[in-house]
Amino acid sequence: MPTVLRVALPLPLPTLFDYLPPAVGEAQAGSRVLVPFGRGKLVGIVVTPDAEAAVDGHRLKQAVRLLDATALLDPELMRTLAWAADYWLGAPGEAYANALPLALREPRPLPAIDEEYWSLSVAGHSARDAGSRRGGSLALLAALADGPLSAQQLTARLPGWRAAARRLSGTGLLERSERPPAERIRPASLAPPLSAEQQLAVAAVGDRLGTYQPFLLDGVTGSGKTEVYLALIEQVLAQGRQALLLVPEIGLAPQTVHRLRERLGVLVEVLHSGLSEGDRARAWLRARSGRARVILGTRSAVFTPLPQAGLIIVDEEHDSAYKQQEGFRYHARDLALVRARALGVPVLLGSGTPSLESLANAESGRYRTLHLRARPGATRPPQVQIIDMRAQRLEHGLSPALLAAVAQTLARGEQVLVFRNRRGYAPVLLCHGCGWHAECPRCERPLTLHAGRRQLVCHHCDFRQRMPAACPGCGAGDLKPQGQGTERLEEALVARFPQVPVLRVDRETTRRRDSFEQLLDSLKDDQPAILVGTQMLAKGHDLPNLTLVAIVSVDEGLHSVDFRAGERLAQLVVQVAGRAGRARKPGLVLLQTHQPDHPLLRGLLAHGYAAAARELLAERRQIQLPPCSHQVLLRADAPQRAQVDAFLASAHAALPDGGPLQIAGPMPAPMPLRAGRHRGQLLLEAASRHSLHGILRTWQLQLAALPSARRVRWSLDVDPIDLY
DNA sequence: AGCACGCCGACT
DNA sequence: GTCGGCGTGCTC
Repeated sequence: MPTVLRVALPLPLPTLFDYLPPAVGEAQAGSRVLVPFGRGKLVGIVVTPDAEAAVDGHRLKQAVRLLDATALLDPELMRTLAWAADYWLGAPGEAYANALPLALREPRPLPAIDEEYWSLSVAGHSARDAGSRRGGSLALLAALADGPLSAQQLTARLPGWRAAARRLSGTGLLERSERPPAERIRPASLAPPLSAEQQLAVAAVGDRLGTYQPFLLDGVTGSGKTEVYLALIEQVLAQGRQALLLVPEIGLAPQTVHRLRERLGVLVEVLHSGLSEGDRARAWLRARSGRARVILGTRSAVFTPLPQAGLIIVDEEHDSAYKQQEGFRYHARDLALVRARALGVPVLLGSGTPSLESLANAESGRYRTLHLRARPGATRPPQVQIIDMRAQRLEHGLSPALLAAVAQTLARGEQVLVFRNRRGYAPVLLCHGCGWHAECPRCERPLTLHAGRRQLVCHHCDFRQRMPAACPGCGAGDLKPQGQGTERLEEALVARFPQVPVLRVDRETTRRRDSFEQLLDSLKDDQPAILVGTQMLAKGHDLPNLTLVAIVSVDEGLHSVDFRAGERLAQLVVQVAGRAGRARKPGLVLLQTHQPDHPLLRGLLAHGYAAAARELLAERRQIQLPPCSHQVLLRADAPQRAQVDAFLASAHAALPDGGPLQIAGPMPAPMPLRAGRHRGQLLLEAASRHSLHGILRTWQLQLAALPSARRVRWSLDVDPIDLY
């Protein structure tokens, strides 16, 4: 048997592929290699450089070309990726594909990682003085008149400068150069003195630098978590090591990047989906070279190489954005822990509302908990009150007590946030005459009325139709919007408080990437105003003059069939409440509900998140739900219900009888029809992760071989975070 | 996934 | 008589 390269290819297949070594070069584990595949060519990652061929010699093809003389992925990443593919039942090639920026999966040499600089040539200076150019060329010449600028700086100043640069460099007026960015800039701001709790946290983690130890940093918004991160990153940098900081979404990044750069004075690399592929690849490579000292990024940044790792931080660790919901379904927080262990560094999970998973680990002693209770900038935590909506005369869903509180707050010259997790005008359009309501033909769910556009929109599949003038059921014209979305609340609040600006923040009003920032900037002047919006408002900007947060309804979170709804509601309430009363003014949070005596709400109000979460965790333990058990969800959808049923029945039959497995289903998904496809699922549960994992790979292969599998789309979700 | 091969319905 | 539908199988 010949010695071959065993290669992972970017395909959703469970197998690796063997190739004869290329004519030139010595492949290593972690090198990229260009190989023939079918009728085309693919870039793969060498997993084993000297494997014994597993297929007949005549089927082997020779690799076209070795792309890396030295491994692009170091042994730690290789091991971690193999582990991740195994744990989340991903195809090995897909795990590698997720780890590498797209530009590095092309059969091209690695891009230079030095920053790109542009400057005027002598001719360029003359041209600038002569003033003969116009438009983009003129602007670019002017921008460079005072000295060279990096591509990054140019993009910030002159979006679309590249076209002009191409023109001008073609005629020799501009020169491109590459030089490494300045190593260390002088920090522009100094660390504020730390509180006693912050010092304790920094000391606890600092003591463990150089060893694996998970920490849960439990602190609400405004408790000074970021200062703890900064102090620890400083220590790590002083040791000549790198720090990786994960944030759930990039919206939170700009302020954080700014703060990191100001304070640390080192190259802070940002990695997120908004970056161009070229920039992404360069940032990734700068981390790999060790030049990038601090890497800040979203979910996929957890795959950044860290040759000199010192610390990994996962901010807002409870956030579900860390779980990839398509393709390779990994969880970045969990992967951060695996990497920290492999790298022998501490990992710090920060949150004011930790996930029950992390709390369970803290209780069992796997994590060490650090508390930040004080809110340094605020006098006291916001006061939370329940408004009983029962038997109240509601004005577009707003109770008299809520409206009175809004009026008082505005009268004091302060700002109000009205939170409602529903876009549009109303979630249902109902005929008062005959009971007809507008429904999505492809999802069989109510259509949301968007009054501004006079449209009915399905929020599940984006089906749209014009708002009917008369009831399609009975022909009469008594169509009544039921319930409230942000659009309706905006209208109601504008009518009620015409003297103050009402700003709506949701996906509709913030289509443009920067308009959210602009909107919030306009509130910085502290004038009285009302903000109406969805989840987008739950985190982010500091609005010092915002003192009232009104949550229009928490009832959905109390009724939901999803066992995590309570946890999510508690997290949401605390996060949104964190928007109220920074600076010196006390905050007030109002929760409207029809269930004022619900134990979760009562517990949350009386004893806070930690106690409510303990309660929820005890419930989970009692009924053996995650994190006190482990789940794997098989999802399937197809154009016909029968196809789904047939597949799930065969899938069920392929499982071993008895044993440690609990099987729920086959059953319809919580949304049995979506975008015209019928959906069903089979839920596997087990007390121990081990007993569950043992059978999964075999089962997965059996599923792929089922004839009925060809007629459905199916996927396995290990540790699903919602049952949709 | 992407692609080729292969066997049955309405069309130039 | 063909063009093309997607079911089936394979990719080192």
